[in-house]
Amino acid sequence: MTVTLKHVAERAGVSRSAVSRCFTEGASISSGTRAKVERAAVELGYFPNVLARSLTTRSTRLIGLVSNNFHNPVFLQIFDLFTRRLQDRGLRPLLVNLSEETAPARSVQMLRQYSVDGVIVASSTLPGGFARAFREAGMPVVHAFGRPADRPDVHVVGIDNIACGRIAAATLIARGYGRLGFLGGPQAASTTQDRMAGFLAEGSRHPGAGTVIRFADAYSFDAGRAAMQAAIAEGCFAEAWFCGDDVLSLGAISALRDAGLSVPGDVGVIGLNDMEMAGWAGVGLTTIHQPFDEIIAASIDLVTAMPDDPARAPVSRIFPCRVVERGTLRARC
Amino acid sequence: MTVTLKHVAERAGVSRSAVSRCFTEGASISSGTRAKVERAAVELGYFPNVLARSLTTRSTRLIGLVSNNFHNPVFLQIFDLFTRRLQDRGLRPLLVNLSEETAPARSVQMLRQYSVDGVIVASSTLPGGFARAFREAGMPVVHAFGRPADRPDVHVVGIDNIACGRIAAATLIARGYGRLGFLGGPQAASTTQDRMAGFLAEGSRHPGAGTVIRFADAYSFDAGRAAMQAAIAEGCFAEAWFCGDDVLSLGAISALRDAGLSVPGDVGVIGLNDMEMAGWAGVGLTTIHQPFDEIIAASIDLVTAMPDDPARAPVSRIFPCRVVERGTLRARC
DNA sequence: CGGAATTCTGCAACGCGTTGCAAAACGTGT
DNA sequence: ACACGTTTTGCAACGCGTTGCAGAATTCCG
Repeated sequence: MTVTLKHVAERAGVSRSAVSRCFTEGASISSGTRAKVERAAVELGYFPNVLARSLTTRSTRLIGLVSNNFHNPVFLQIFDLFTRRLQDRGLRPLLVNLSEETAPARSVQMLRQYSVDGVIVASSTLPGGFARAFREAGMPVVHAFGRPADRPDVHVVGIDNIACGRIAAATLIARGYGRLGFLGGPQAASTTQDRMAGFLAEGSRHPGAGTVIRFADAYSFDAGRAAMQAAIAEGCFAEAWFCGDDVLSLGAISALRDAGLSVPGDVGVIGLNDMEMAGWAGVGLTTIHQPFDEIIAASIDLVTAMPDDPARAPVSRIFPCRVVERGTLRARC
Repeated sequence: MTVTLKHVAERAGVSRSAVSRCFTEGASISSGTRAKVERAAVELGYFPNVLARSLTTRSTRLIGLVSNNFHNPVFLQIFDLFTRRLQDRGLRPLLVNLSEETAPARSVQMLRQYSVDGVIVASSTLPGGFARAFREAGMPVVHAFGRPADRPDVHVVGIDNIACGRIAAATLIARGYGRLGFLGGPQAASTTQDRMAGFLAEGSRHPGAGTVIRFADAYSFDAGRAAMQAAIAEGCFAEAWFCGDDVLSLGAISALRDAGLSVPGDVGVIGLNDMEMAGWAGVGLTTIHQPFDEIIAASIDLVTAMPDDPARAPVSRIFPCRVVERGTLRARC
């Protein structure tokens, strides 16, 4: 049935060790036996079983990719990049969907059972405790899109959300908007808190700029729309809104337009992420670009480097964001 | 470091076999030793290593989830459902991104190395040869969203694309549209061919209905938009279009509106898939709903059942689709 | 060519669990 | 207490590969 080391060894007339060495990088083997083994291997269609190998090498090349964001289109881009970059390095993503999970225990246990080489938690809404739980179970872990800190519990890769809030406010103020609005995602998420803090801090530096604050229940179109509808119904008004995410922005814009307001004519909107859809013709969302490619590459770098230096203190790697102008803010005045 | 069977056995004062049996369903073990073992196990935080176990049981509970659609938002929904349904059954998705791959060899080899219990190819644009390659390598495989056939090479789960084409044409004709347009995805894809065939067949049953045909390079917004722009530029006109996918429809609509045409005022559009975004306020795409949940459940059923009956001939499981009315066709006349 | 240095090779043990089998323990009926 | 049937248990071998070690085969050098 399955062809193993032994079959190849017999066919090639060498010992099992010889065959094994033929397939391990940098092992000592003569070109003669190597040729014999390789011929037998291709004739039999043999390839070593990674899982059996992992028993002794203690490396499965499996990486747990853990997320709970399966409704925000930007995560399709993120999964695309993660899977490709991991594949490029010969690593395999074991996808874990935490959508309905409130405690880390089960996923920790499961990833331990599969002895993954590392875990990447890719989410801005999972509480920090999830990533920490993996670390406590002894797995290399990095939290991508997590909350940076001076002394983080685990490696964090992402953006400076406070700075993003500031950039958003500064951009709106530079456009001459007076009354500013912040429409955050779930209030408990650290990203929401930080973006708001930066936004308010920058706003308060400009005496003319008042600020209103709203939250959506989730990073989703419907939540953004509902939140903005509620704001309108309650007479809560701003000349321009910073929404904590692109898909939230689209929901908000839909509510604004339904209320007879023009974007950007009557109200400005700036998002965050710069997902693919933001650039679609007819969408044209002005937003803050998050450098996904770098964040993802850095996450993989960190998680793969961890076994080499287990004592290393967790670090935060922060990448700068930039505004990308499209059509939902009025022109600079 | 890692706690193994042996540690638990020593602590509980029993043999390794006893511990093993304690963790395998339906093995013969007395309640007394079970209690001892369980206590020792929780004290040590022990859980059996699935990978080591798989060596003898020949089951990893790993399922290869293979796709090349990381740019069509509907696939985020699909991945969400797949990962959840697999998890519900204690299976683990090993995600394989085939975006840049033109030959199946590498992925076949890789999934063999990880001895996955089965493979689900989730794509409507991968040629059938990919799924076949997995079968030839001896892996249980099902092609989700593939092309059904009377005697398929591998299990196929999906929809009847010819019927969908017919439904689309019938719907448009019932609305009184005369000149019909078909905007397909990549011309080589079987889905494109079949949807077109059904569409044309139904159209030809109604003498009044002429048909024009166009193809987009990919199932993407930009491709749909570009194809429709080209159609307009060349004076290729239809009163209503059936687009082979929702995201293609959105691109097409964007081109139509840019050209000063109102949808549905001047031109009707019907899509296919019924992705989440189709229902967004302001999008309101009339489309043909594909029952993803059932397709995915059936795919998993089939792939997990295969080892029990390896001789079973491949089957096609086809689920019916239905039109969901929103706002991109004029009212029934 | 002899001997030392180097490169290869096979043996055997190991990584972590599972499982067939025979012996041990237990239970029952008389 | 004995014979008999039914659990339960441990031993040892196995699944598939890797690796330390010691000896065999080469190579190198004077």
